Amino acid sequence: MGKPTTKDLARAAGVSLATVDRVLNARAGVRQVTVDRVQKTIKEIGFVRDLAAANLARSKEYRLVFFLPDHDDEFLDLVRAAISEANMSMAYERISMSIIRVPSNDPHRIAMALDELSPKLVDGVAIMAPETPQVRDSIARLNSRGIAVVAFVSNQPTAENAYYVGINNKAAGRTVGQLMARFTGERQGAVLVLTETMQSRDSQERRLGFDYIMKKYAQRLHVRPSMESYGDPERTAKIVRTALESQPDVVGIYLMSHDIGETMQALEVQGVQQQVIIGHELTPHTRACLLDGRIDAVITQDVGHLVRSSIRVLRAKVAQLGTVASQERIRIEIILRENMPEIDG
Amino acid sequence: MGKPTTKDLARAAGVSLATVDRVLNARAGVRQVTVDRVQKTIKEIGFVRDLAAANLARSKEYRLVFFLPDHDDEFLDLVRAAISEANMSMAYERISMSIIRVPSNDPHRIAMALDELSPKLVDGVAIMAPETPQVRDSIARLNSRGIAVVAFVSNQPTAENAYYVGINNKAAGRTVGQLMARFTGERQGAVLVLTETMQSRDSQERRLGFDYIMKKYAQRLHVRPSMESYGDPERTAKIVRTALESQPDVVGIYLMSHDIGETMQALEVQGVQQQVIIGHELTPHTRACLLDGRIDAVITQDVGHLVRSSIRVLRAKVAQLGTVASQERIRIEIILRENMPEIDG
DNA sequence: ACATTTTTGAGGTACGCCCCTCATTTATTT
DNA sequence: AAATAAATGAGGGGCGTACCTCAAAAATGT
Repeated sequence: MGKPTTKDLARAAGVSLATVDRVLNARAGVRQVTVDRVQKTIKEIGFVRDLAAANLARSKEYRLVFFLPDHDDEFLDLVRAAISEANMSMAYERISMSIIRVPSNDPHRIAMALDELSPKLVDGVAIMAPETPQVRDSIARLNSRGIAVVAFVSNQPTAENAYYVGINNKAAGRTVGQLMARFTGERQGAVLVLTETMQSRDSQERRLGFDYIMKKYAQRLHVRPSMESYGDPERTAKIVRTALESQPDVVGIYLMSHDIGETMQALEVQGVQQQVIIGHELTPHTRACLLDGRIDAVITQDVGHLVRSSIRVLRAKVAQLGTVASQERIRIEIILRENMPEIDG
Repeated sequence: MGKPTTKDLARAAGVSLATVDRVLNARAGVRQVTVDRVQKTIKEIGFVRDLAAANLARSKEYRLVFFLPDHDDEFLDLVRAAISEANMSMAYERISMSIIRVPSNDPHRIAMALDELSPKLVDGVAIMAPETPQVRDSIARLNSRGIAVVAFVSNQPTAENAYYVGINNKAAGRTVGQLMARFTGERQGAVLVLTETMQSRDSQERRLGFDYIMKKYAQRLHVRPSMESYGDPERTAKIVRTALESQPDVVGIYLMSHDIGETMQALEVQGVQQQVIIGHELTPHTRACLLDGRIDAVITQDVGHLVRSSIRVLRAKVAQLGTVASQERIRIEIILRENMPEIDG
């Protein structure tokens, strides 16, 4: 015979179906003794409630929301694509998701938008936003309203109950460091670090990890202070030009941002050749760069996995289930030309 | 209102529930015209059959079997662990799996064991076995008996309808090649390739990819013919000793098998130091080697992902559903000390 | 136009669970 | 011991689908 059902449970525990139901759904009106007895029986006979049937019965839907920055870059394009793909493929699991876009550098508006979410319309939120006190407080309020929260790509280490779905950025920085150390062989010279802004915790952690490894394994290289582009193409072009002109001995370049398109363009204008270039995120652009050798390696996180993992974790939180830790761990992937996954349809 | 149900479908198509049911479950007794009309309506109103409710109604269970080689190595340990983990976490999805172990180098017995599988007891099989005519024919018979099949880790390129869950081994070999080329810097000398057997297609493909890249990027290195250990510790020790003694200029070693424990031990006895060593599969042993620097890089495939992906593909085949291509693509992962994922519970 | 076959409709039961109502039993209080 | 409150049982309807039976309607052949 198959898995035990509520009926089996009731019989085994010597109570009625109604009582089993009360216990399973934590409804009032059951003596503690009885509750304990049922719980004990649950363990004894190995009863597992059939989530699918339960969801069907209560015609439950998991309504999830992704909070994403409102600017456009290739990484966010991938995220959005992954979300809409997941939306298709998880429809039959009664999970639907929508996207809300908020200005990434206005913590106040992010917080306001989060505060507007009602538990009547939303069961869980995945938040990709810089870590600020306002956002942290909003997350606390979401929790107290009973809305599940995960931090998406950008960690919110000070926010409680916000499970982080993303890579360990310090380890990512260390990984880039190790590759840089290896790929530059025995060469000596300078290493440039370019990023959009060092304000974000992610960048700081990547830099930290990178420096740690460079100091440990590649003292022959001089790592320059991070140069910030602030997402401004002109500024990018200028700082890249200045840096390369004033330092003829650059042997490696670390592009730290999610979107490295502009910076790569500025570098190409300057005609980089020998330098080892390592960037983040596998996008159409970095793919092309890897293929023709303009970039040597890309450190990335599987965007589809990020999205699906967020969804699974949120669903588990809402349904008060457990998750498979190993499945939810986001890997720091090293992509070379040789192990680059094909594009999918 | 929510998703359309069969009732909505029936109304929209102007037929009865019974007819909708016949069409949905491909039962006979419906005119082609009517079938087409219903199908068209399905698309128009975006009807998606509720898999959970369907499974509930037919109290369907997906009984899957993993066919694994019966020898013991760390890689198979991981596979078995992943299967039992999946067994726990997918119970509520009505999926259960068991393991059948067969002698890996007896194609006849493998084929016999496969032929014994009855569609009454098994819905799908994941097969990890060397590619032989016997196995290929058995797979064909499985298909005709209506049992879904995937090739697990070892590809079965000549077997039709056996979706391959695993990495592209040629690309894996190329990746190792690229890393070997990079990590050896400008050094010159020999590169050893050690494997259990070159009989298997996987090994051949890895070697092919490896050679391709070495020829292209590292002509300074001389890649030696593959040395086969046949899983024999004594033989392993002997060939390793001979190789290292007769060639003092070895700068790199590629360990090609799934389980590299013995070979590593033999190498350590010889006291390797400067060589770049690259192996396959992230196991407790290779983890330790990466950590203390005995190995420089590991090329691996996420075992949990392999197992879950096989399960999803088999389930989709059985239920005649589609899969999300990007989710099922197994990545060739490059693991260095810095991006090594933590062990999970 | 008739008989025959094929298609279609109507309706019921089941799957495992949720959620509600009402009667009955058991414990608690006075 | 009686009155009140709390706990439990019994039962029904529903979620969206599968699968079965039987009757009615439509298409087919002669």
